[in-house]
Amino acid sequence: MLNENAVIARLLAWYDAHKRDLPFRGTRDPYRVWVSEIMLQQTRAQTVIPYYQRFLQRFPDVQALAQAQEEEVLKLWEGLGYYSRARMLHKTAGIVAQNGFPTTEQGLRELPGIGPYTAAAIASIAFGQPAPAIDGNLTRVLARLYHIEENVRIPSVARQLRRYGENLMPPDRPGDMNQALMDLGATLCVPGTPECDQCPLSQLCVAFNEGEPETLPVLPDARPPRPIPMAVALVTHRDQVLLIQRREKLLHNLYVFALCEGQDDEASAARHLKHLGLSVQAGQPLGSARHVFTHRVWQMELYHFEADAPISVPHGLWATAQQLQALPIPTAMKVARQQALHILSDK
DNA sequence: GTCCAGGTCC
DNA sequence: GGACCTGGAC
Repeated sequence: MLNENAVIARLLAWYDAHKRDLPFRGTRDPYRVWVSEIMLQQTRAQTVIPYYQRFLQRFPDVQALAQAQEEEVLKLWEGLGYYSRARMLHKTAGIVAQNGFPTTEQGLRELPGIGPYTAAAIASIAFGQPAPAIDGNLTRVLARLYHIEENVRIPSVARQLRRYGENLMPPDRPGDMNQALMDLGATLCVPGTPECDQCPLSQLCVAFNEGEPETLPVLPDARPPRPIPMAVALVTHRDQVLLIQRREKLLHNLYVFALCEGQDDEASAARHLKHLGLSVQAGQPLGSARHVFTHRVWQMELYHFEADAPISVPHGLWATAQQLQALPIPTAMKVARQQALHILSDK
């Protein structure tokens, strides 16, 4: 079927000549590998680079991270998304600072925030274990290399993918092989139209030889996100604006403006603020914004309300412009935050 | 604007 | 199986 030894030899030679120069490459320090792999979950390498550099500068080792406040970790994560990654990274730092890093895939798998992919990535890169790190890139490359035409989410198919991956792990360079497969998936064996004419594996690739590598892998259809109307209230008093720290799972512990979920009109927003115990003047419309999550779309209408007094509200905080810059605030609030800074600067 | 990609937890 | 976020390509 597939000549594994030829794939390994060609791909490692290609990697040695063409590997991406990334700041988290060239280290086997398990802390650095761990931080980078958590950031790389669901996130492209180019996006991760500046976050990784700031994070390592502030938290150079696991002890530094373990001693931090969660809020500071979230602030450094601001804009990267999937904030439970940051919360679990911080939590897990406490465990690792006590016990040290597990050195096996199974041991790593027991830590919060480390799933099958990340356990294999750390085990192979930091500890030289022959574990294939099956992420989206590996899935695509393997599905094409082995011409897997079934839905790769079916458990039996996923297990087969893992076995194929294991067969491609050279005993001497498993970490490099994983990173070579990832780089191939990120640069040539891309979704859509792969650049097979430049690929070191095309001659060996079953999908290429069958003719339709661009149709693989077969993934289930994604569900469209559900639209949620939302009124966003920028409630100011003198040089401060009201922020609320979220207790919900979505954007947990991050700060947002007063949100009225389900309604986007001014009257609903005003009712919501009254319910919080606030006395406000009539709201001024500030335009709209949209933010897409995996499972929902916030369709936001923004309003400015002037409060008669800075009444304290549950989980609320009256923030100055300076605090607005210093607190962890999600990208969903980007437009609203700009508006808030503009309003506060006019005072 | 629209489409798409991308791991872990519960 | 659903919840969880954002940015890049087009």
